[in-house]
Amino acid sequence: MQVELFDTLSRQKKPLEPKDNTVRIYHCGMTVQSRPHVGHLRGYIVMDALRRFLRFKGYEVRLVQNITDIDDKVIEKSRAEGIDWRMLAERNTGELLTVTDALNIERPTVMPRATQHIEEIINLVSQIIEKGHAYESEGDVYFDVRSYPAYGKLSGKRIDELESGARIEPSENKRDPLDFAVWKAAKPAEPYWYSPWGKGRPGWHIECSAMSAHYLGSEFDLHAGGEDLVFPHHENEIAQYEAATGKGFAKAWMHVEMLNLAGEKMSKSTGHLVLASDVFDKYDPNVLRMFTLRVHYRAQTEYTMEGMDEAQAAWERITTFLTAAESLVPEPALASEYPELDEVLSDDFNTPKAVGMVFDLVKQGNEALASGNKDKLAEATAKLNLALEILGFAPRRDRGGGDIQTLLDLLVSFRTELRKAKAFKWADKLRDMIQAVGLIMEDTKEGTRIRFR
RNA sequence: GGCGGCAUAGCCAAGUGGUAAGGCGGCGGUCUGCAAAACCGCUAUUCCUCGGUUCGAAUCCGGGUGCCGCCUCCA
Repeated sequence: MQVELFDTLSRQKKPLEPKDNTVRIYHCGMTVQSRPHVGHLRGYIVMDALRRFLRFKGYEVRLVQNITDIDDKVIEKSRAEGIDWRMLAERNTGELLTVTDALNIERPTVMPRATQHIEEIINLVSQIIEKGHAYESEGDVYFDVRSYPAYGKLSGKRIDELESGARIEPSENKRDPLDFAVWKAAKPAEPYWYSPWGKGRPGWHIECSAMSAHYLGSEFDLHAGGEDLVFPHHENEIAQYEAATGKGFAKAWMHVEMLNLAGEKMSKSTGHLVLASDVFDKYDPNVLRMFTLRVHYRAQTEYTMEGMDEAQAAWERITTFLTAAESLVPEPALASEYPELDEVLSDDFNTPKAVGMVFDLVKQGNEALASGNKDKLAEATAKLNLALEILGFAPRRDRGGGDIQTLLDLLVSFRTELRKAKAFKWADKLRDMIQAVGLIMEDTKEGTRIRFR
């Protein structure tokens, strides 16, 4: 099954056709000026699932995910806190990795930092100047937007229409208000690197052009990021790379829609957001993955407590089934193929449909469980395990190890004794106490069992 | 002002020409000491609205209304 994704540039679904067996992907990561929020996580979860799916399809995936660790805001915020800008960047990077690790998001193949690629950035800036598409001015270097006719091809904007927009930042050093900085002269006490244009730092946008080219070359397969990056960030990335080299940049563009809060996009600048770390105080990481993947990546959606609670209930339906299935089929099998799932994910990565199929499997599994059909149960479980693996869910398989298991068994037999003795008051008291620490005790035909929430 | 997207049950959400997936919630039933879980049944004759195309439209076209995003740092 040929994988197709909606490409922002051509505005249609486009087959993914890597030149060899490796799919080269650049995913715009964070500018580590502040702590990660759940909006960031949406993109990371989608990309993680896509990567797993592509690997299932037999591809190698080279995923480059940048950390932009120097820019105006990084400097500004570190000053506000009175700490070194590198400390701020490191702290936020660390937190990002902590939350993505917790979410079972695989680390990218490379996670390049802007500050470690200054040489590549300077070379790219030099090339743009040589080609006559950028100019130096008082130590700044600006991209000359009007010199590059294709400018606007990704976002569908036209220069003259942008010009009439009222919110363009003017600068004395720019020839045209639309021009953007590819290199910025350092003001006193700002961090800097030596360059042909004096002490300075990269402009925002250039690091992504330079690092993607460095790790993936020209015409790599997919460039991904949040919808809000289409303009100007990705538009500028294309302009810089193509103007400098004359070669094509990314072959296809994938944009993940915004996660809104109270009807509005989450935003760092206004503080209108939910921190990633706050989610894990209340929810299992799989719940956020469920919440994310049950909506198509190109649809805006709303982050709400109700939505998360629903996702939690949905996730529990899966884990409850898995726990119950284990009692009959202890060895969790893994299907090797699942064409129907392949089909829906190949069609613009329709994870909501895939999630629907997961629940169909749970249904089939539960039916098999109710009727005692072991073969049917084994088949449903094997497919379910494959689907969960592809989507990146990580149900807890361990029961807490030997000592804990012994203790749990003890509690189960204690309740069994109490019920046998018709001491229901005490049996129920025990169940309530267990539940208070997050374990569910259930009486089934096969006896009492304990499951984790 | 310019560009783009979306409107499907109480809620979330698939479906892009052939007669409405799935989840949550709710109601009834089975099972149970009671629960929980699970299973069975029910829960949108209809897809914002008005026109049009078609044998046939939630799906295509046009007009309205409403919401969101981008045009400024943002995933």
